[in-house]
Amino acid sequence: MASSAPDKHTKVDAILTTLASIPTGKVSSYGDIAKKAGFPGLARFVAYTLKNLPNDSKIPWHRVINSQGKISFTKDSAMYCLQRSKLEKEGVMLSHANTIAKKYFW
DNA sequence: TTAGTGACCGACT
DNA sequence: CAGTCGGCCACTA
Repeated sequence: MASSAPDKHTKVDAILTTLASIPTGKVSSYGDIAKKAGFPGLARFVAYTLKNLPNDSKIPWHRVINSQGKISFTKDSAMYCLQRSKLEKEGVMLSHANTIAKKYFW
């Protein structure tokens, strides 16, 4: 059947497309991305999708942070340093509290 | 099948 | 102001 119900692959594709739409030097939160992708409230789904992303993915996952303006990883995590380094390289500087200013929000 | 978890968010205390 | 709770969806045991 040609289906009217949206396949999960479609959701993932929509989210990845939205992520790829984020301009360089900007960041966005999970809930905001989910909303732009057409799935308001599915912030958890966005996080799960990124977690499943392959290392070769062209998705700028490092531009994705939580609504608090902070990186979702603990600063003791290797991914935290990696994401922070990528953000700074993109022109996004973090505050002393490891927080990203809202002016950087997309 | 039920229950628990997760790169989350908003509202309440 | 800071901490806590429930809710949203998908996946794993």
